[in-house]
Amino acid sequence: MKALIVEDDSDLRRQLKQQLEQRGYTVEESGNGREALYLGQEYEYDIAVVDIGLPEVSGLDVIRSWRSQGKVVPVLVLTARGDWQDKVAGLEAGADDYLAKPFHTEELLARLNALVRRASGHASPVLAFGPLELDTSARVIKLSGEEVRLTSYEYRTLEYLMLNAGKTISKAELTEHLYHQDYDRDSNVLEVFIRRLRQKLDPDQSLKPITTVRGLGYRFSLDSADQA
Amino acid sequence: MKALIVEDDSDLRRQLKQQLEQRGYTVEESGNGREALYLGQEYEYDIAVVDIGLPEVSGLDVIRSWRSQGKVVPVLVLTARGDWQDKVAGLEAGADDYLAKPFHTEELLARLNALVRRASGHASPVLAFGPLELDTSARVIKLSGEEVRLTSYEYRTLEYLMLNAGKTISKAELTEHLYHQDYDRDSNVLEVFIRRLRQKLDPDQSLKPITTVRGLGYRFSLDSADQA
DNA sequence: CCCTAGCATCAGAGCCCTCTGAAACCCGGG
DNA sequence: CCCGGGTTTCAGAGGGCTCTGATGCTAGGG
Repeated sequence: MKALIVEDDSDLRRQLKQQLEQRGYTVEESGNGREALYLGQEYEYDIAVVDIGLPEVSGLDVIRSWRSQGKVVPVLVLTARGDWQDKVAGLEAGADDYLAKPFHTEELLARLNALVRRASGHASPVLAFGPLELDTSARVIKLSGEEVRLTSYEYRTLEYLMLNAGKTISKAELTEHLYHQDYDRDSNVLEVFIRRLRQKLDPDQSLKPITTVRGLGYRFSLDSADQA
Repeated sequence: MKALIVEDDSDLRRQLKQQLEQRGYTVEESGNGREALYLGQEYEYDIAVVDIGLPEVSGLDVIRSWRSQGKVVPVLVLTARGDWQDKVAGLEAGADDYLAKPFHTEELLARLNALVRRASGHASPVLAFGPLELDTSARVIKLSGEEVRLTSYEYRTLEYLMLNAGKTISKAELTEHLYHQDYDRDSNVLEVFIRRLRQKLDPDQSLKPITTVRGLGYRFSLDSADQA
């Protein structure tokens, strides 16, 4: 999952970045509205956190501009104080949720997760495919009830595939969503992670949850249906 | 399906090419308007992606020129930033759709697919001919509800035939749309693929979905009508 | 009835994509 | 400073896909 943080207070920004990264997001940050505008136009994020009170170009302008360009990235606005009007303005500008500015990181994370889930069309935080369960809020995978220990990238790869279960996802799309924009394309990291996932998720080669579609990419699918 | 990408930013161009190829298109690319003009005149594409902001001959000129020569290839224009006027200009020049330039690759792909479908006169991404179903968005063929596993070229061949169901397609036209322009013509690859398709689609020789029209080419047809 | 052009079929060669295991690297913690 | 888990690279193996060329078949014209 790729997140963009737009916040002029550099301390808070760094702190958020760190928190989100610990949480498994790939984070890019910006301290001013002008740059944020550009970034949102140029790159694709799964979630954006935007402070309303930015110098120069305000957060509202940033969101409005994105929206007017058809950008559908879920946006959570941070409002200074518990300012009632800012919240409304933010939502009207096209934000999806808001949080008043002294906040608990936990709550921010919970809301971000909810937004990401909603954007991918899944209401419930838990996706179950047969014996495989994905809990996006807990960032946990279970196989027949047993937790499977995955590393950060293993998890992200699987999460993206599961959120798009049934669809064939090209390797280009996967890397684009897992890594920063400047990632070296000709590498086979992905294949390595796919291999690890297959090993961990399906030790006896019976489920075959991840199918290779030669020349196109990978597809997550299991017989039983998505119960989200 | 054959696509032409006209874009002067070589990074973006390469990236698009890669993405489209992974999606199963045969891609040719050009970095300038003059060459694009020529290519569009000389060859037949199923879809063209044209950046408006080209040096020398602009994207608008390219499109206008194609149109004045009666070329009906579906064109999607890329406009820099959310530039309202460029969009209108593009459409007036004869483009069929537009996308503001920082865009989501997935959205571009979705739109291209829609254009290609529309151009072939089909509204829905799923074409059904009796027990045979073609889902162009998922790139999947089903026979009586069962997925038929096709390789990349098998699929492309069948897709082109099905999108032109009822029409007799010459072998020249088929190779032209499936392969790059410099493809060696005297080969019997096509016949080999037709053979494999007939095997896979019609194991008991009862449907006969692909007819040979001696001296002319092949035709996809089934008794029941197109339900798209 | 034969002859020829066009098409069908087949098996194998070659290539490209993917997989795999091991080793190197990197970074944070002890 | 070393250690260890995580990530990435590398190189070779493996296997599937595509293409070729030979050969057999069929339709249609003379």
